[in-house]
Amino acid sequence: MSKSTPARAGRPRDENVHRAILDAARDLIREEGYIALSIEAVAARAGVAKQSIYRRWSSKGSLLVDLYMDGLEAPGALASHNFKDDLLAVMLQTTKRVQDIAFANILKSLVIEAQSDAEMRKLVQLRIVEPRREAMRRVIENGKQSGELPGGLDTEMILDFVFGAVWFNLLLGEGRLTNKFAHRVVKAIELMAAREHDAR
Amino acid sequence: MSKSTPARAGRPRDENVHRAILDAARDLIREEGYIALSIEAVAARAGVAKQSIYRRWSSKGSLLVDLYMDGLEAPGALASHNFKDDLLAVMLQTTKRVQDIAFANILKSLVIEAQSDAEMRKLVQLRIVEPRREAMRRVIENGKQSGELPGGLDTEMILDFVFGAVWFNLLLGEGRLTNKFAHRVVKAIELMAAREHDAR
Amino acid sequence: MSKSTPARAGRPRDENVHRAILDAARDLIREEGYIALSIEAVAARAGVAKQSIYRRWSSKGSLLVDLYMDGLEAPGALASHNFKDDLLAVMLQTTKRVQDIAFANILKSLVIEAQSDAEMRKLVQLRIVEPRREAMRRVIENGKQSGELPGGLDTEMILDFVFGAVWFNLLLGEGRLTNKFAHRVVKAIELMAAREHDAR
Amino acid sequence: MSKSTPARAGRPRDENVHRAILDAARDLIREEGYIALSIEAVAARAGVAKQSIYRRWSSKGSLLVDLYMDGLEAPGALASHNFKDDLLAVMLQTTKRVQDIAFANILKSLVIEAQSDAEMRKLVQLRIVEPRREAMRRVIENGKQSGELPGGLDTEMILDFVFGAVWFNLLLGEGRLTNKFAHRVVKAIELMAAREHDAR
DNA sequence: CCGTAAACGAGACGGTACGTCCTGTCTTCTA
DNA sequence: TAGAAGACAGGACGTACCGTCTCGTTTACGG
Repeated sequence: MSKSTPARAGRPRDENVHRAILDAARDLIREEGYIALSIEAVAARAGVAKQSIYRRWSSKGSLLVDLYMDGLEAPGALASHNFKDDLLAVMLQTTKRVQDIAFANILKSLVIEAQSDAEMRKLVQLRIVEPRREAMRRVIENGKQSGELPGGLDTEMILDFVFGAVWFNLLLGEGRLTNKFAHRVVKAIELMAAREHDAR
Repeated sequence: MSKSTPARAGRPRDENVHRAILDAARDLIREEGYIALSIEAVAARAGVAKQSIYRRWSSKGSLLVDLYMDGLEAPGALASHNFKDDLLAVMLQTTKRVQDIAFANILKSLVIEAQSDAEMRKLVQLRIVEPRREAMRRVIENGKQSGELPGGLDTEMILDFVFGAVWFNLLLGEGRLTNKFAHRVVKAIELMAAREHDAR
Repeated sequence: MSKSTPARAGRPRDENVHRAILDAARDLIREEGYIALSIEAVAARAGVAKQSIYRRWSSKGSLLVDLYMDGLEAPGALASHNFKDDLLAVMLQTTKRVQDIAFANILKSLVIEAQSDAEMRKLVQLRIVEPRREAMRRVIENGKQSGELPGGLDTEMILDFVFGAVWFNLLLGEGRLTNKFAHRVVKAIELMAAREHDAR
Repeated sequence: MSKSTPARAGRPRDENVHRAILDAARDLIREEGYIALSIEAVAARAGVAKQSIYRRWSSKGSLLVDLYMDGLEAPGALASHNFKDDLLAVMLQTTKRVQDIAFANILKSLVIEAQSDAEMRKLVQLRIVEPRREAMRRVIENGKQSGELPGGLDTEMILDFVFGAVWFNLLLGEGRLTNKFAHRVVKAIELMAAREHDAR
């Protein structure tokens, strides 16, 4: 991998500052949630100038996106045994992440930010929502191909159902996003749509 | 429900003030969305003192709840022909209401308010979410009873799916909550879960 | 004297807040001079919201004008014995006031503010400079009338000389604005311009 | 004065940078006055790094001093005909310089800087104020010697009067520092203090 | 002709203050 | 007591400069 940054003029951004901001923001949002996440508070907690935050992120929302990404391992390839197991795997990836209250709060906050900023909504879609949907989409398409799911299924609608249930419980539920929830989702989908499948 | 307050002493609340506040709030949230809906702005627009708002509503959220209720006709009894038609009817009630951008914005705002106020979340659940779910719940139970839906179905999960899809599209979608969306939902549920049914 | 304020609507300005601001400002400017006199610092010291300052004064300069006026007794009528004594009296009024370092610093600050604000310059002229000049102007005109001063004298120029010397020493001198300075001024004017005068 | 720096190691200061800074500063202060004269703005306008300014001048004030000196021709020897003409000559030197709004603004700015920096006040005295006073002082002493002025005159006080009038009008007047002003000063002094003098 | 050392443009950095907006509470006068 | 009006303490906003710092690059001079 070659030098990607073409050596911009001037003093380079300090990586420690970057880290300090993300850490402070995560701590704050974990402890107090969205309301506590003022730029002022983040700066104070990180021991950093407000300007150093604005220099990196144009809005609270884009900071939140990076905060969500930070430390997020790659989605992980599917074991691809069968539809049901794959579906469960993707669901558990999601619920597991949200188990950490910091990430749950980040997601809630992203939705808030998206409400008054169309740009933000697109960004959330692109960086947060769509990657998860894409993983799930592959699972469903595989299921259709193998005959485990009926071919005529409206894939995008199923995605809306499943992720809708997740977001809905996150935003308006009572913290029910446990692993058990993932299992319930899988069972419900299975009962509704899955067909017996002869693997050979 | 009769007048519960036994004619307290002093000047009675002015009904016109009540109306002016709701109207101003609706106008503001229709035109500019959540950000513009400051108590200050509502008061100014309504030509009313801030105190007159705080006197009636303890928070922006509870004002929003009343604002959502305001002018909302009763759910309307089900025609109850069959599962599919009933489902569509309930869905269309929902999508139709959201067609008015003011109501869409109110719902979005309620979600925002709910994020930093547990009390609020309960109120939204009780007054906004649950009534819709209850209507839909009856539809599903009917379907189970008539054999149109498999008896083992996790009803609450189905509700999560359907309303999750609605909220998800409202909050993070691109204004796709058209009547066509309602039809897609119905068709997807039908394809997945509905069984052929001999109505007699 | 009748009610001068026509009972404006709303909560009246709190006189204590007014006082607290002026006191805080005077303390700050006495202790640290112009640089320390930020609106933020005044508000903090007065235990007052910044807005409460901005509500009363549109700029730091206009606050300073009021601060100079605050507690300033009326100029005091001239004893009017003769030119020399009257001149000395007016000079001593000026130097005495400036003896308090707070007032000296206020005057310096007013000059600073006036440099980047034409409106401010006019205000300083009108409220601070001109009243003093007017008192001195009368002294000089009296002197001309009584024959103690030559009639052809350019009064305004003399005023420029005398007050110029005061301001010059205030701004660029080394704190030499003692009573002795007042005496030197009087003696110099006397030696230059005053004529022997037969008081009867 | 010979080259005092013994050819230090490293890259020598760039004379063009020096010029660019002074030019940019003069342009800015001419066009917008003191407020616009931020180090940041000067650097940007000169196309120069902020550090290159701080390397040469320890404060905005010392830059302003150099800026005032820059392009200032030597005071010019007195023709020394008589007191009145000499006085007028010195006065006109002063008013002429101030005619250029850039220089007027520089002087105003120097006074501002001097208010919060005792070091600066001394520097202004030494480099700007005193040289002018010295020229004028010689004029007055000549006048005393030749008998055109009464010998008992407080020379320093006269200097305070004359230069005080100049500074006062510069800082708080309305741009009245015309040549006419110089003539008025001379006439006033003449009328007050000058005695008929037989030049032989 | 090569290494050392300062100058230079660029821009990051911790700070401080700015003037504005809104919050929820309060205090006045009028109805 | 309600209501219009608006003051109040407080907190955050996003911006502008301060004076210092750290980069990569350039330009002299002395070994």
